[in-house]
Amino acid sequence: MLGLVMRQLFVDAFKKLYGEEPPAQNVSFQKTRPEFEGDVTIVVFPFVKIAKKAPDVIAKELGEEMVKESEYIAKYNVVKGFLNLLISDKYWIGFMQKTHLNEKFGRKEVAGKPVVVEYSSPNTNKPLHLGHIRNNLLGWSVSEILKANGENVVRVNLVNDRGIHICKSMIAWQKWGNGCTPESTGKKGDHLIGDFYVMFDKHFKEEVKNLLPANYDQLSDDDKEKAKVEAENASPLMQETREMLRKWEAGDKEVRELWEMMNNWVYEGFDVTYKRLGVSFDKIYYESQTYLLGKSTVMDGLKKGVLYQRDDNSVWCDLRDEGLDEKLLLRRDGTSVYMTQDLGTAQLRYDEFHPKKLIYVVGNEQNYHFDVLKRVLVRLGFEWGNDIEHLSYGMVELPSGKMKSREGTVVDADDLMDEMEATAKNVSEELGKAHGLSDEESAKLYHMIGLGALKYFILKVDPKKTMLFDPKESIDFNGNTGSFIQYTHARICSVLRKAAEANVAIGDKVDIDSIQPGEKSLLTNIYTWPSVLEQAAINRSPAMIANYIYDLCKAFNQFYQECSIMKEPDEKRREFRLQLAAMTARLLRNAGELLGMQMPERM
RNA sequence: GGUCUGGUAGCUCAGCUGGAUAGAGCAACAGCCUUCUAAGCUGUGGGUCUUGGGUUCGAAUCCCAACCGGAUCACCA
Repeated sequence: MLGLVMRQLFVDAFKKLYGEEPPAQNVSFQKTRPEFEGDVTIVVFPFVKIAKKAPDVIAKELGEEMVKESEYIAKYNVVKGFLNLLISDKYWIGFMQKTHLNEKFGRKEVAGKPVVVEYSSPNTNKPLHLGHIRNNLLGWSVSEILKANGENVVRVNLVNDRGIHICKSMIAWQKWGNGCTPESTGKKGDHLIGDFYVMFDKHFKEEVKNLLPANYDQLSDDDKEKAKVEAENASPLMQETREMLRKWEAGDKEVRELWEMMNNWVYEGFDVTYKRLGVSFDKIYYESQTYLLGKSTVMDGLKKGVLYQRDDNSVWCDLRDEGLDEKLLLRRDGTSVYMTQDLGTAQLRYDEFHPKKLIYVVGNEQNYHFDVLKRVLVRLGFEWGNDIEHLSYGMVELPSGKMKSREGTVVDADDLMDEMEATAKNVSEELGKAHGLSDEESAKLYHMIGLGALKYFILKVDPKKTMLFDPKESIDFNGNTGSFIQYTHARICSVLRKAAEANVAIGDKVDIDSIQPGEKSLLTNIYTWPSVLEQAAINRSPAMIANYIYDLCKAFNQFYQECSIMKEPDEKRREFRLQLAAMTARLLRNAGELLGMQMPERM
């Protein structure tokens, strides 16, 4: 809003003074640094050639002209080539009047073709861990951000429910499970299955070790590798597992029943975790229902001559002319690989929604995969392959290094949430903030705080970057944390409660004619929200939202410290400050929602 | 080795399409609760923005190279 008005004003002034339009790309506005007076700064260096005058002279002339022409510019000053403009209080008050009650400030109406966002995409052989948490939070949050920007978002999940890894858990359960169930063990289904997966791996390793040749240690690296592969193939456990997969694919009744039962345990477990994390989906795809679809497309491509077949019958796509490699699409035995399945699911999804964009929230280790996927689709004649966007996020590392399931260093999602909530409880009790709440209320509050801290901690870093998850730091509730955000909200609510108790009415009308410094930095902060939201959507970056609310909260806390609200003697100013506080709280809820964070009224 | 990606304070991170003296939090130290929630506020110290070139009025930001990390290049998913 301000940007456009200012731009026009500047262009007009410039034309009038120098008889020429300034090059549009050089006209940029930025926030004035706090050490100078003003709100908006224009850099005039790029215009010295056109104006043929010294930078400070140009700045002065432009400033003079702009102040004269607009009632919204109160004054200006020039420092070197920087023209600082002070926006009049009248403008800010007008903005405040217009927006302070708007719950949806900055949001746009949803319209247009759908945008499909896939995220989570779990395997059904183990419970969710920290890596999945980043994925889920990102997928959820980016969806919310896009929705807030008017996109018609459809959230989908693709469950990898079939394959050799599932069979491993099944074999282990058959052998050593003694018919146990989540009920009989009191374990969450996904954890129970995960345990059997680990159990399989342990026994399998043991077998392989015993099958290695006696002289294994003396072999060369190449031979070692060979011997290992041989041993793995010879392992009875592995053979049984492969046999089970074959039976599964053949539709063997017994295997399918076992598979269904165990997968359902997992889904029940996942549901609990998803619910607690606060994420959900509009549609869930199962790979077992879609994995065959890719095959026919590949066969079509083969017929059309876009793909080719080798002597061993395997099918490939040659992408070498695009700087990539050859990619296998069907194994020599005719079974499908990951890529084949993804070709199928992409088509299914496209046919169902005809979206303008298909966004996949998947870790950056699969960058190459998606690069290939898009190109193969386009080659097969699906132009919309170009509408696929891989929202590629960085890995989560621990202070000890990478998470490795085999070394037991994975951080389990359920455990982590338990811990966050428990810490929220401890801290609240230590600070003596928990009194007066029922058990149910306090449990809800600890959930809000614990999960809020976790979400903020993860979402505040740029999705593209590898992030370090330090448990000690994640559980700290001071400084740049989710708790700080929530605390600020609770503080505002507390003031508003006090006002209500004192029967101080807060009207709709903003009735004030000047703004004080402490008030202004808060207000100008709020003012930038719509552009932040827009940028966050363009960049698919919840981090931009998180950084924004942090600044907003800092601005509020400074205001709170500097300006007494309820003790303000001037009634109109007191009301204005209450309006400002209420507006901040609204915005915190509005923005917090985009990160999946709830805002407590007291804490 | 090919491709992609990153390197900012002791640690974790901001820094938008180039703009003023590079910012926060944590950690350290020093202040502020008879006053709206101290999970807060204020201040101090801490930097060759990995290095070297280039582009220009101006570079943490753009380009090239080197060094160091990470990912990927499976008839795994």
